[in-house]
Amino acid sequence: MANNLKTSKKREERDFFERVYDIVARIPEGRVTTYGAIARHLGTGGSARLVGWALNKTLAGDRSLLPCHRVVNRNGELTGKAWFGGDIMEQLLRSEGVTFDKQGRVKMSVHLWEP
DNA sequence: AGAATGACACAGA
DNA sequence: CTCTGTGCCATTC
Repeated sequence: MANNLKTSKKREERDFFERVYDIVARIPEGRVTTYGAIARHLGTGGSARLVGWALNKTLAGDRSLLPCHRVVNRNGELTGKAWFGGDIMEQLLRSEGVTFDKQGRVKMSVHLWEP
């Protein structure tokens, strides 16, 4: 019997992460979004932390496919810069045309993008 | 099953 | 505008 009654319940990484993955992957070049904006579209609203946490998980899987460097906090600061190691995150954003203010923060008023 | 953690957000001072 | 404290929701041990 090749009938699988178990129907593989492997949807552990499906639900929350895939949604974050999908949105972040849709961020256009030269634009940035915030964790709160993503969380809001996920329906989790106040679970902005989960978004960052989700990236951490995806980071262990396919980080190259996920432009997480375009995801910043509400302050426009590159919180995940530490995860990239060095100023790679800033370099990437600048390379895409993202501008920073004197405080080293992304100009949210200019590059803020919402899903 | 409960406690602890986490790449934030928001409100108040 | 900046800083501090609290809450959110899901995952992990």
